[in-house]
Amino acid sequence: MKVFSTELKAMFLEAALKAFPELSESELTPLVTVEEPRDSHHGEMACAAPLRLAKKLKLGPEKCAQKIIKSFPHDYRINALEFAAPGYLNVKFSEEFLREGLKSLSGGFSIEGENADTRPIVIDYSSTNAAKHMGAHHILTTIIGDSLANLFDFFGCETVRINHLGDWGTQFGKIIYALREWGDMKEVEKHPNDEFTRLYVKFCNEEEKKPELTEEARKIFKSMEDGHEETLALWKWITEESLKDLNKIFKRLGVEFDYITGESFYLKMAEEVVKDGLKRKILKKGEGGAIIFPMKGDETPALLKKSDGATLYLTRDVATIKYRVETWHPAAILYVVDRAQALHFMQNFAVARALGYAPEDTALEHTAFGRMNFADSAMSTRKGNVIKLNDMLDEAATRAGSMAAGKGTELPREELYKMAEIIGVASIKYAVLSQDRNKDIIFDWDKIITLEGNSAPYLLYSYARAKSIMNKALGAGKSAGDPASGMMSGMPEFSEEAERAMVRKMLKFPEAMHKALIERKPHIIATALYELCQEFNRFYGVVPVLTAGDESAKRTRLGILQAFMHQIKSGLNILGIPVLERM
RNA sequence: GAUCGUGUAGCUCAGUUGGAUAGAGCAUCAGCUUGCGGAGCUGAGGGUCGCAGGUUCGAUUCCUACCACGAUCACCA
Repeated sequence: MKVFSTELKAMFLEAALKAFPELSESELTPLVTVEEPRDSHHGEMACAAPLRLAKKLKLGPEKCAQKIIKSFPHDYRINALEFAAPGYLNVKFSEEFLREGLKSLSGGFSIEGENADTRPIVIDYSSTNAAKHMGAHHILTTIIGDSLANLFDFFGCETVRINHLGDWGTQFGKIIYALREWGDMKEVEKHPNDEFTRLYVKFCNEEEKKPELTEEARKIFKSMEDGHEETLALWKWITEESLKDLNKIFKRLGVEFDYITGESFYLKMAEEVVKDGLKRKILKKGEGGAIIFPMKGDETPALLKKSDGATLYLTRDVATIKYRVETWHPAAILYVVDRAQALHFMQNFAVARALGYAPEDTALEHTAFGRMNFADSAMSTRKGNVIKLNDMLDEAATRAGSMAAGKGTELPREELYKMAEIIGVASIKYAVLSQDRNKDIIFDWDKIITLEGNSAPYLLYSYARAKSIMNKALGAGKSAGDPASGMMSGMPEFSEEAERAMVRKMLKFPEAMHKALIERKPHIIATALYELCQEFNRFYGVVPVLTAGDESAKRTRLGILQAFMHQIKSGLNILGIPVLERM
């Protein structure tokens, strides 16, 4: 189906153009907006254009509204266009729209006609450091990025999912030093990232006592940059071992990448970027022989080469932009990275634009998110008290399992473990994705694994309830395949207000998906899914399905269940959460 | 000090980009199962939308100043 508000807006614009020929399309477009009224008995949609036109034209809002009504195109989906003070045009869906909408939705859920740009979207997410285990806070970039990529996929955009692995930099000098001094290769092979992390932490502790170690590590890193073979072989082995561990977590999270390309891939290109910039006098020499890009005004200049000649994170990132633009010609490159790096990306984008590596019509976006704060301890790898992502997932699964047992799950014991893992991971994902990414998230076990209210289990439970009815309606024999996939036969007929309420809610679901896409904010989908489930549970309590009075009512209600399940399934799928048939 | 972000019910959060009576969950209190899965549903109480001005028909939303918290501010990534 299509996003109705997009169509409605076009209709209002068409009417406004006819009604007010003295105004141009570019003047009218920003005035004609479509919104959802707060109070549902005003209608399903509303247009506040009369208010804005009244201001611009110094004409009464009601007069403006009447002129729009007069030239509004006839559409069977709209019951009546009503003026309401102080200056709204309220739109109510017609019964026919509800019936036809339900019939269509019961056959499946998809959205068309919103993706005009066929160029791919590059999404850079997760992008953790090699040779460290993933900390709990790495869940943010990994899950938000994955979800956004899923969302673009859903809208038919080609996506390029990249994990820009941190496999280069001074910290490898530290780890290599520590590995040579205190390391054990066999321990590494058993559990790579735990051992690398232990070594790194040990180095940092020793470094505080003996500051000269910092210089040692820097020398080792410099020898890597200079191409010292033995050191590079060791470095390569470290990253390969580390990736084995990381892949296990990605699998557990259900996250996949098209490319896991480390920073080291861009080393030569980074050197060329600096040469190119110097040649064209866009980059300059700074203090101590470092290479800088002067930012406008008195902002801190961007540093592209250290005084010792080594490239930096920023240099490699500029080269990365150049490479990605040349390789994919994307419509946008999204960086799903902690907001703490805002300055870095501002500099990164400024340098790339100045050097002409990214054309104007390729958007460079820092899709930033807030911090994850733990209720008790602050997280820092250096201090060694970081909470491991794996441990967090374990804890979530354990809690979900005991919660399910306490609630009296339907599942046999042997399936409980499997389900607890799914619900645990889903709960954490949902906790992250249901909140506006701009805001800091407070991590508290009791809040995250709550199985009530706006949570993954609530949504999963709602789905399982619907599924249960569906299975009974179709008979045990047919439940093997996917019985909820076919479109209902015949036109639905509504007999209860709760049925219409459900369909209205479902017809508006695409709006949320579209808005989430535009704003790159998965929480908008989460909120919509939650509201959908609330509406469903209300419906469930009021309207019997299996024991419905006549066959027509039963067919309509089963159609509502089908449509509901399709939407929940695809919405949760975008959030990276699988549905459960039973729980 | 500068820049960016956040501040909404006791707690955790939404709030349709300037609109109609600011909404959910948790917690508290009161109800709903001979019933398709009670991990559910219904209702009540609970608000100076950080503070003070400004812009206009109208501000939680935009502007300015201030307060609080957090992040960042060239040789880490």
